Amino acid sequence: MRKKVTLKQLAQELGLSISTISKSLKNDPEISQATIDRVKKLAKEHNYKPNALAVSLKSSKTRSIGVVIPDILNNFFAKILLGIEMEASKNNYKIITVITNESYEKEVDYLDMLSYNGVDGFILAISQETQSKGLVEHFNEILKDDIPIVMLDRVSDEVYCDKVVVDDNQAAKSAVEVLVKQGCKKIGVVSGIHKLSVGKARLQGVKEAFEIEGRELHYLKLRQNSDFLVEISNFLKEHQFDGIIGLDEPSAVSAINAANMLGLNVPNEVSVIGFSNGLLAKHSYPGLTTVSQHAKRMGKTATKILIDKLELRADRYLPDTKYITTSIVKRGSTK
Amino acid sequence: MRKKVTLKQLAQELGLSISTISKSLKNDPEISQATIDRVKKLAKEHNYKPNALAVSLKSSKTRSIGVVIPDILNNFFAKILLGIEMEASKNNYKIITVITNESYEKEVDYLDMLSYNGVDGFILAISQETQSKGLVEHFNEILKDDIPIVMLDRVSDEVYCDKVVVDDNQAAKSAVEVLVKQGCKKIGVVSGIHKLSVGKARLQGVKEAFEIEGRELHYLKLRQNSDFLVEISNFLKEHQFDGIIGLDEPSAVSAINAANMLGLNVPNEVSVIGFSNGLLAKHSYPGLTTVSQHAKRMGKTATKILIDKLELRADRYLPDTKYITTSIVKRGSTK
DNA sequence: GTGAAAGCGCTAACAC
DNA sequence: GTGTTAGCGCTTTCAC
Repeated sequence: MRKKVTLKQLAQELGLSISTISKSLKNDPEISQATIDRVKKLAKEHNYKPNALAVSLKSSKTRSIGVVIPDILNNFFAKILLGIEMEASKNNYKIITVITNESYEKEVDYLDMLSYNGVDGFILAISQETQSKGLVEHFNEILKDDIPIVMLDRVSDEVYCDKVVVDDNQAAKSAVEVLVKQGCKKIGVVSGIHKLSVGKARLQGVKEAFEIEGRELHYLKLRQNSDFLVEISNFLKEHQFDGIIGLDEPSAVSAINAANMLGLNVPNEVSVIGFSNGLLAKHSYPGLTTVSQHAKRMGKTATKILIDKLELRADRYLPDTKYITTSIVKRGSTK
Repeated sequence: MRKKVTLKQLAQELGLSISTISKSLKNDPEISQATIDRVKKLAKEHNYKPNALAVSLKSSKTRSIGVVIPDILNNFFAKILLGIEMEASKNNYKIITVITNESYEKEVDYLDMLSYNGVDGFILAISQETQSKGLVEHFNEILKDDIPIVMLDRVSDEVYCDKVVVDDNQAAKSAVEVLVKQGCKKIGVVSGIHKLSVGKARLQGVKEAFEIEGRELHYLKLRQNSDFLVEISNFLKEHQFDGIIGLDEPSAVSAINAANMLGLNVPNEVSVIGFSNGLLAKHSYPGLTTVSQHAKRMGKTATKILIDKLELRADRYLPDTKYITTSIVKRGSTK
């Protein structure tokens, strides 16, 4: 660590006591203005900064937030992290980032490690494995110790904490609407995230929208290691869709590519809409019309909520779930 | 922070002194085995974990690494971060991540903040602004305070520290070779990263390879906010290339898309090769043949080097620059 | 074999 | 107004 000037040294140089220095730097009215000025001048000269470790040990506050991300290669989570980092640093908080790689075990270990390493609170998105197993005890342990958690995107009803989520059901309905409005007769649904809560919510939204219109659901689950392009092109050939909804970004982009491969014009013969406004959506050809979830804003919002709680500005309020509204970003994959 | 069992409490329960407890947990030979066993048993029962803050204050070591990333939405850096996180957590280090968003000012602020907040060392990639201004004083300040730095990918010759880089010059030459081998007669070069050290090194590599073969260089700089698709398709139409090298992932993928847009078959009429094996390369149509830089491995390597230094395993060694070898990932954009 | 005491750098209650 | 002291939880030297 950086060798620092301490209160002790300042005290010695000025022939004052440590506590006088400490108080002066805090503008304590007990101290004379003259002394305060002298102390501050010297402190500035020496570029004095309090030792964060000592302050933390004393106060049991570290001004650091544990951020638990399932998959940083996912652009959505990268954006969320960016939002978190921006808001945290604005408020002078550090973030300690861990990546669970969708593993339950790592999630448990990391939560334990960070909670014992003194983060003031957590912002987290539940890992895929944890979600499919439905385990939540490790979260509740943390909450029991009075360490606040804000859950992001992938949440659990069985944990009583603040949450920031997308209204995926609603978002899915608006995606259906886009395709319906341009006159699609037969719409196929593809998903690479059928195991995730968000994947289920989106599918549910599509189903509900389809039921109202009396449409039949054609649904293709893409397994992790399968060849999306092949699977989707078979699906397309079999059903002759004129519209495809991809419940995640990779599957939607793969749908565009599959159509290209089959020589089908997008959007004239097949329209495609997806979720997440990431790199893939921007760089597909044609560009993907997509439901933007405003990931950066989600990260910022979660951070704001957590910091409010930490600084006791919101202590008395009950846990709340904040819905981030989505918006449609139009690109070339729809008319 | 989590309310923890302390040595004091264990001492009280067992009627021993704090120092005896502390020594017992460290298997100090001064302590009788019987006592050690009793202490350890109780510690386990109470799930005792030492207070990291107190240990750090005492030892001036925090077991944390400051990670400074210019742009987390760039898949390359996300992969690097993943590698860093994996290696750090394996060695029981935490990482504190900050994102400079390519800004010099943020970089300076963050370095200062983290160095005063007690990170043991830094892993960083220089921001674009810092690189184009050529400023390095803030790095040297840190080094002067004996805080080690490992620079990743975007490095500076004027800073005397360990570095992990790709041999971009060599990588560019092998990219050229791929196109030459498949018989491309006229190759165009496009770049969205002409301001970065890596962009320059790649361009230099291409130039050198072209000179040897007596080829003429056709080079298109893409500005940040320009429409890549339009620019590249004009470039293609004007010069009738049968091969394109994109010096970064987005520009290479845009080249594929531009060719598609012009109705040119990739790879039969135009072959395309790029750099970075990220999401875009995988999900373009056809898939992008690319120079993989093994970003994850770069992150791991940098972390290993730093931790070795921190644990004094390598103290006497001089700063070293490690070159990570690249490899070509073949996909559909070349024959 | 065990314990007392000092000290890491800071804060805050309490003297003087 | 300024200083003394205790204490956050730990490690480590030195007594006993």
